[in-house]
Amino acid sequence: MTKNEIADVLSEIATLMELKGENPFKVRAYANGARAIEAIENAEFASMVEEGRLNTVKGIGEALAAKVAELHATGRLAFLDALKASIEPGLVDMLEIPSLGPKKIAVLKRELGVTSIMELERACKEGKVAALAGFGEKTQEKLLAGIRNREAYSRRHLWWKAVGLAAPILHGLRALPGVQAAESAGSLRRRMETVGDLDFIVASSEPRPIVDWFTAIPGVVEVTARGDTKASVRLDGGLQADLRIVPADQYVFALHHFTGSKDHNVQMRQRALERGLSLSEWGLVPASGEGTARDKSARSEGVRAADERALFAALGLSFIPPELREGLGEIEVAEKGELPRLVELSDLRGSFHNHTTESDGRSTLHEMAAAAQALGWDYLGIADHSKSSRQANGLAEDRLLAQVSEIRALNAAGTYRTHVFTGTECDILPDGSLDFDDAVLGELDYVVASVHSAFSQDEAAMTARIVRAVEHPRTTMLGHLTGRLLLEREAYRVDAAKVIDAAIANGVVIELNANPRRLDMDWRLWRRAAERGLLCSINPDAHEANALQLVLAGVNSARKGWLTAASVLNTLPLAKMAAWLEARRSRR
DNA sequence: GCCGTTTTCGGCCCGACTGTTTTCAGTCG
Repeated sequence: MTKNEIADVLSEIATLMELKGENPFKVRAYANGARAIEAIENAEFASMVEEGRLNTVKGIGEALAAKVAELHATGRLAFLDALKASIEPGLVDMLEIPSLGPKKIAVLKRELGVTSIMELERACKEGKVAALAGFGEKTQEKLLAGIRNREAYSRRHLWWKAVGLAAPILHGLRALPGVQAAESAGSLRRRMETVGDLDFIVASSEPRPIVDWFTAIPGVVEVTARGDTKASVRLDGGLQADLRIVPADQYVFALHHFTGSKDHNVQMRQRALERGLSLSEWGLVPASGEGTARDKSARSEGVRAADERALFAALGLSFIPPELREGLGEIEVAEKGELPRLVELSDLRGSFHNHTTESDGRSTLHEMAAAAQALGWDYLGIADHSKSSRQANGLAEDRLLAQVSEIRALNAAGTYRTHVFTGTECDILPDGSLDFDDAVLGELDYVVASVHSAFSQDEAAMTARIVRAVEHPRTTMLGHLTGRLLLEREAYRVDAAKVIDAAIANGVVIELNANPRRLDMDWRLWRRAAERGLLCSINPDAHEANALQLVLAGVNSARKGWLTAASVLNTLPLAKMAAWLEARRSRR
């Protein structure tokens, strides 16, 4: 078992013990142990376990060292198995409901015998929960709302997760005999931040074996529909996947149709009608004709398109990338041939919002730098949490300045081709001031300012708070504007327009946090903001080395926001980037 | 369960917020 997997097991033990009402300090010892393990370098970890030196690490005593050794050697832990067996699995699920923690869950179980979310929902609806001591009407309503949200959220899935499921299916489809072309369509192809289901479009004249293969792929838990040319399955994890197989001459039209969006398609069909043509998933044919494009004879009179570029050209448009097909004016701009060259993953030369084991990351400074170098990046910015983020092991001044020295030494030694910039993810305190004083911030190459506390301030207070931080002369960029966690947690209330105005006025960059759960600031706000001069930084918010690759999700959102490389700060090569930061520093 | 310029027991990180209270408990980050 790997280091991080073992750390996850210790965290799981902490959660389970908490549910059992164990001594909270004992619980914390497991949580601390998990963090201590994460902070060890991978190579060092293995030798420590094998040589029995693990208990020399602060936070790991005899008991934890023995459990880690068992996990490392066997991949199993008898203690965990026994613990799991003693707890109803439904109780663990209940922890996902906001405002419900181990204590309340224990009361619900003891007083009402509730051991699952379903039972909790029933008890709430019967008004039994509000009657409990320590609970009340508001709590009961809040729990019901939490359960409802959970159901609504579970209908969609993060793009990142969905693409991970879709990629092997697409690969498999393309490898089948008789498959002339295959592509995923829908919101996955449009790179939406969340995806409702997977759509696969396949060109083939032999659909039967393709349907057979699709309905038997690993991970299918249910076949919900199965016909001659299409099939639907539900995958492990709840995601539905649809397959459509069409003749080759229809493929481009089907692909375009099922890629959507609905708004884009409506406008495209309208445009076709204005030209005496009818556009559908079957083809592009003269609108006056009797038959629809569904008939083979009618299709033969229609426009032939070898690819989507030809389809758009047939309607007098330049190619519209799937990311832009949201019906937000892309057709008008494509008509003029003025669509921008959207930023691409290969344009990125580095990134700025990254953590290490100094705060709550799982990889050391060296591991992060090595990973950035492996990606071919010119530079990597380290921005660990500041002292007020205690839950994230935030750095106080002394640790931050020590880290700055370490990074300077690393750069001077030339260990990595990737230059490391010194920064901080500095908490924006509830009053809008920053967590470090100006002198300390002045030691850094840059400052990412982010909100991590007092989320429930009203919109006016939150907006004023963030604007104040943006106006701070040492702020380089604003981290995750709204704090939202997709499918999990609502954004905090903030007037984005006012913050954007302030950022533009003060030459402050706003981050596009590329963590697939955040994608914050939202792509819908970027086009107009960038036109007005706002600069974007696509930041992975990486908490481990391989998470630097999350920038891909950020690039997706940037493209949906019509951003070009010129609007994305971290496309600058090293020399220009260093000069930009220096100019920014000397202005303040 | 861990730790010790307090050393084998007794403390362990904490502030804000919410809803439930009438002085506080639970949750969250």
